[in-house]
Amino acid sequence: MVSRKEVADRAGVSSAVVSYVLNDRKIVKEETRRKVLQAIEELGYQPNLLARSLKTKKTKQIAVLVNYLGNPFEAGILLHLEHELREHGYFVFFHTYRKEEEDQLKSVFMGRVDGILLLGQSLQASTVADFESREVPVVSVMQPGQAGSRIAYRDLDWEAELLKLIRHLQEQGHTRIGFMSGEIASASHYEVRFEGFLRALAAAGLTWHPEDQLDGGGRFEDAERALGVRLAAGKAPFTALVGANDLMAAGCLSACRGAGVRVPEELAVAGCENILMSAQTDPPLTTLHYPRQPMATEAVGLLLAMIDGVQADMKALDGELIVRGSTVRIHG
Amino acid sequence: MVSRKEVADRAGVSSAVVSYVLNDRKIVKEETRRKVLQAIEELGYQPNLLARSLKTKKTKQIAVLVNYLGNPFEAGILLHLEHELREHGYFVFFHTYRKEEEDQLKSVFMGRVDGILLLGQSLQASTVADFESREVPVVSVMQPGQAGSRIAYRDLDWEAELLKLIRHLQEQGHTRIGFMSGEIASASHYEVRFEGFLRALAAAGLTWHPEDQLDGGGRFEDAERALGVRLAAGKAPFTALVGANDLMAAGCLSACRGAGVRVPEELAVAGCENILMSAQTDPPLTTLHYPRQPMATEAVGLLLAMIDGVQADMKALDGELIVRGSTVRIHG
DNA sequence: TTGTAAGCGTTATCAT
DNA sequence: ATGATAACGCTTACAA
Repeated sequence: MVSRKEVADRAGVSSAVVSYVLNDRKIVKEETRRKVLQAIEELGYQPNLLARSLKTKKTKQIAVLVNYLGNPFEAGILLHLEHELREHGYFVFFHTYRKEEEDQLKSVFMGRVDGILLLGQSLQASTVADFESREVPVVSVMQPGQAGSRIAYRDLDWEAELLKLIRHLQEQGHTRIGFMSGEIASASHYEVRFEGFLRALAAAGLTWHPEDQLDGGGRFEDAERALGVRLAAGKAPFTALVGANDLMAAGCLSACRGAGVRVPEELAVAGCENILMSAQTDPPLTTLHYPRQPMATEAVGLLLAMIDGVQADMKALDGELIVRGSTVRIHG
Repeated sequence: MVSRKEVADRAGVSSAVVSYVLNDRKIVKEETRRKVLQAIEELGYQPNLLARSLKTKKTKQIAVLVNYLGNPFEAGILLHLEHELREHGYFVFFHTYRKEEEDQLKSVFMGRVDGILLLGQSLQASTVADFESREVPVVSVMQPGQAGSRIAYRDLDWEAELLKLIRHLQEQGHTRIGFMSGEIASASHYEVRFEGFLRALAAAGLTWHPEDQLDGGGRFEDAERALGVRLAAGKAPFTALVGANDLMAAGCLSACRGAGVRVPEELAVAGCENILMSAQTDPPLTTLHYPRQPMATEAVGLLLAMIDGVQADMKALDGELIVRGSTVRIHG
């Protein structure tokens, strides 16, 4: 690999001058500057970013930890995160990991990134503390579950949003509503939605029956299976079911179809997020729209502020209820 | 940041010994080994990977360049790529970029990765040549279009696969079949599918009408709009339409619904890839299944071999035709 | 305006 | 079995 020294030799200057040129210091005489640039060109020289970062302690890299790339909702947020960060001169990369590999993260990211964005992942408090003690700020795009309660985040106010949905279901005559969350055991952002749901349910004056909670694992297939098992065992005790995300809600639709349960007549189904697929299902899915782009902008703004040493503050974004055929009978 | 030197001091040894311990050299006396490990523990020391890579010239990192994360098909492949690479001790990260930013890639990746995987991206020949001259092998998961013809890849044999689909459509009585590709102008992997389609069409004895090609931009929304415009302008001249991917085919279904065109009676629609959504659309989508996991395994194997200096070879994988309601009338 | 040289945190060679 | 020490490619005082 061609290094700074070779460029310097060819240009007939010292290696420092090459650095000056590369870092756009105005002090270099125009003529030498040209000589250096020409040498760089001729040799096809590329600065070694590892070496640079080692020296400057700045990588201009941000890691985005993703839970499940197969969820198109999260993929959509990624797009916006990346765009936003690029605008600020950062290089973004995505990474997924499993709980068991969490400790590897510390060693893998240490020194390699200026900050970390969490997307549907929740790190252990100790891991976050570790990063922060090493000046690597961590921001979560959605509120992590209990385990990650110390992490700065941006999210919707789920109680308020789900209340909109519950009110809508009430208007349709439903009084008993079930909820499908994802991976109940592992504190995830679905847990936050579930808790918001419980508070909203109480606010709407409805009672919660613990047996109305289903575990859809966050994914289409798991959700389909989970509801399928319930339906096979007899009629569901609830008349409406809310999925913590659209992917699971869509899985529920599929389960209903499989079990011969008519939607929305026998069971109303709704989701959260409003993914592309939701308008295409049969029937189309009623859902809470999650504003991806504003969310990404907010989260990135927060992270960059923290990199600059600013304290994190609180702020909730607004969602929107989108009513479709999975909760209301379409006439005609 | 706590460094090797501090660990050495606390353990009462030299920094070299710390390296020996960290790199699991058997030569260290058990007692000193323990002292060093304890010092590491107490100080919460993490090796600086930048420094290590700078010295060893190995990063154990692989970059995956992604075209469009919003496509669940590509997201699914990513999952498998990551799993596969992790098994081999590599750290994977994903990155997306636009054509205009291609030259930035060289500087950004140079020295930071041991290899590059392309997923639906096609780099300019010069960029690839540049990486390879610097010993950074590049492998594409799907065959890139013309522009990237020098890149090693793994893909389906599209002519063979699409012939299965065309035969199926012929059995349903279709003789004129349209094709929707994505971003015709920019040589992408969709171009490869289109060319395969043309060859398959000829092999099936059907004639191709250039006006039967649509540009669906690779995405659901663009596809919906493209076919929508056609249908608004009058009846399509073809009775069956094949999308270069399922996302576009699903967009076509939506366009048909919007235009009051019955599927499959008035227009049969089929896609490629078999994404999750395809079984959920109304009607469900006939498609060519793309085996993601075997694909990922193959591509990773090829890349790792090239990192080890082995020459790339050729090999095509097998897909599978999945017939659903968008091409055949379901009875009952 | 340019050159010298120290240092970033490692690994690896060579002594000891 | 362990310790000095020279790289790796870069930035940056400081000196010239």
